[in-house]
Amino acid sequence: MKKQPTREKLLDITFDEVYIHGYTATSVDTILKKAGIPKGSMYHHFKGKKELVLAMVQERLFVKMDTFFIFKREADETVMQRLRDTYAAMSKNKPLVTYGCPLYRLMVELSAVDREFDTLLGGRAKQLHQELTALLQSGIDDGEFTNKLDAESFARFILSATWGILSMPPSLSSSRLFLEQSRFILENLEAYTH
Amino acid sequence: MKKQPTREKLLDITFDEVYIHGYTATSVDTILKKAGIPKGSMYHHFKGKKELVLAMVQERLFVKMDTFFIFKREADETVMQRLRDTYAAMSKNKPLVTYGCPLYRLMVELSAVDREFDTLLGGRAKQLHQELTALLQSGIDDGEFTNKLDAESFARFILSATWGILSMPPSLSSSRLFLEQSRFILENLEAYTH
DNA sequence: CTATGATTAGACTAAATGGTCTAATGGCAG
DNA sequence: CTGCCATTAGACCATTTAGTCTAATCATAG
Repeated sequence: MKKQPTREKLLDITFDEVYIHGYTATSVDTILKKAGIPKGSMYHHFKGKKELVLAMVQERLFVKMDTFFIFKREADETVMQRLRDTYAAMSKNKPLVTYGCPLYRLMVELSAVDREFDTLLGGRAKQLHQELTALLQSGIDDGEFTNKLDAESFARFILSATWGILSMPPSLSSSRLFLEQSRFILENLEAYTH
Repeated sequence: MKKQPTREKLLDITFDEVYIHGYTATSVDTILKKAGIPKGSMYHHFKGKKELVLAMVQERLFVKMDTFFIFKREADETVMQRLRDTYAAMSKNKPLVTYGCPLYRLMVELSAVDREFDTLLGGRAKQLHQELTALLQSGIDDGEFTNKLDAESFARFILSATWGILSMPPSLSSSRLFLEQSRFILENLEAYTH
């Protein structure tokens, strides 16, 4: 395993730690120890803990999100197919199903309490909402869905419901249960197909 | 305002602080300062921070949950009516809509990381699931719903979706948006009515 | 009133936290 | 090879953390 540049390694370990333990419960020293990187080195690259985590969010967490929240259609795909696929892919993602969505978890911990995190994380949530709204709207425009479907509010529903399902405690979650529940969302949407 | 017994006052303040800031980010000293209670006094009543919060969960958080998750029907009520009512009542609960469900928030923070909290909080989640399953099942038995409805798994869906909707960041939540989204859950269930 | 146990009071402690600082090292342009 | 800047290294620091301890006070049973 080739030696990663300090900064990259720090971001990786920070993601792992913050994902499981949360922002507050993750100490700088723990990250440093796990990464095998001395303090000065970290404080050379980042102003402090908060800046490290903010960078991690943008360069790791957001990137990881793109691998399972995929709301862009292939040319020949229906919206229903896209969403079914998205859920199928998510259900195969062990850490996602076990520990929940990293974006949502961090929002729950920090949004009410820190403006910068709220802006960054909430901004991304809004962006996902826009993407999903656009997907649903395109389905309406194509005639896949009735125009009784309110794309914007159903998109909001899909997102928060999915986050809720994903972020149940490990002891109550499994790939099977995730799929079982996600099917209700799809079923609900299907009622709007022509 | 008559002076509350120390123990009760501590539980109240602890609920407020942990609800907003989470377990880890809440310090014993902060609670003590806000409550105007000296340390020795607290350590006389509780072995430590964890025990204080565990007691708070059982004596405050669980009790508060009972005021908005009400899955017991009145004699003349349909299941749909009961749920509609539950959502209507929740939407009027400002802190609930703004900061989310205190049980769910604490589960998200601690379940993956602390066995005792996982057992306590997860246990309550299971109980809620059972109550809701029983409610839906009674609706099937009464002929309100088709027997195509899988009470247990739909109950799970209702719970996690509701938690997801409730626990969106304050900047993305409002009473209006909560109701808008909860309506999709009800709509989905309604499809199973005769 | 008084003796006794429960409670209050808060100074104190050890460990952990995030953060600073200076000296050593490494890589590379000239 | 040399000089220079970026990086590494980790000892050190102030603050906060949860938790302890002993003395004072309070409530009340006798």
